[in-house]
Amino acid sequence: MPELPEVETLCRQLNTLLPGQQILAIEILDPRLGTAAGLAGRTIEAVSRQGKYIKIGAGATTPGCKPGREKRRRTEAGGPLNLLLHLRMTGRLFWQRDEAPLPPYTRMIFSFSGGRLLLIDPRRFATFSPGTAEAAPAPLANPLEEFPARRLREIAGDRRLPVKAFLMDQRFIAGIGNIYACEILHKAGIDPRRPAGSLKLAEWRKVEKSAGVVLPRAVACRGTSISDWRDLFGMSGTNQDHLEVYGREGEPCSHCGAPIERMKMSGRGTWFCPSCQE
DNA sequence: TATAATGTTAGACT
DNA sequence: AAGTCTAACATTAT
Repeated sequence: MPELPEVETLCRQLNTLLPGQQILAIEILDPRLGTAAGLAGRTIEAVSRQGKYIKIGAGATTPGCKPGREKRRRTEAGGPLNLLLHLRMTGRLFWQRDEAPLPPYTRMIFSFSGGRLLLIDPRRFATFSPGTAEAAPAPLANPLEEFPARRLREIAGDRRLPVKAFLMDQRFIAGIGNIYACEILHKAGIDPRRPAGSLKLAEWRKVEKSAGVVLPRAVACRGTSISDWRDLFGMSGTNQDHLEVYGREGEPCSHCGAPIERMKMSGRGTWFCPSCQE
């Protein structure tokens, strides 16, 4: 469900609520998510996004730790932690101000003094790992800020991997998923089956430019709500109004009028215009 | 009832 | 070696 724009939306919203708040309790309702030992009592510092991961920085457990001892504490149990959360396909975060009934599929509850944060996840693919680790770094770590054509060409090298699979490969580029890969390539006029290494610099520039429109607009729209995506406050995003190919098989291409086609590529639905994506 | 779903990974195969 | 495909994870919606 969530790709970069959806995760970015959640992080921005979490940052308006959580920093400075102490975790009063954590309840894990789905044992696949692991254990919450040693998390209660910590204070949230900042929330950030790494690709599709949400990183919640949680301070050391012991209040009143003397300044000179900070360095040691960092390496001890009880030192600062990153709570790394990945929502995978159907994970959602939902902020509840009061103790209203839990929505179906609630898998984890973080309680704060002003409300509680719920992880809702029907398919139970979401992962939660508190620790000192960071998400695996990618050469293009944040396409929202930095997505230059030259770097894309360098990283693509002479790979024969289809350009769509390349854009979605988290080892190269962090955050792009199926919807936005389809949309970026359509706007750039590039066939998703093209080997990544076959794109010329001018074509990578089109990809850069398209991503520069598609991704920030999706963030501004608070994501794409085609089925169940909702933001932290339960609101739908509006980016579905801007989709030009994803899920639009048979509808006319916004650019040339030819009917949009759907095919399967590396196991994923792939929508494109057979006439103007070359 | 069969299929597909906004993600990732492992393993088998080419 | 690099890329493709399938299955797996668990569940819902059409």
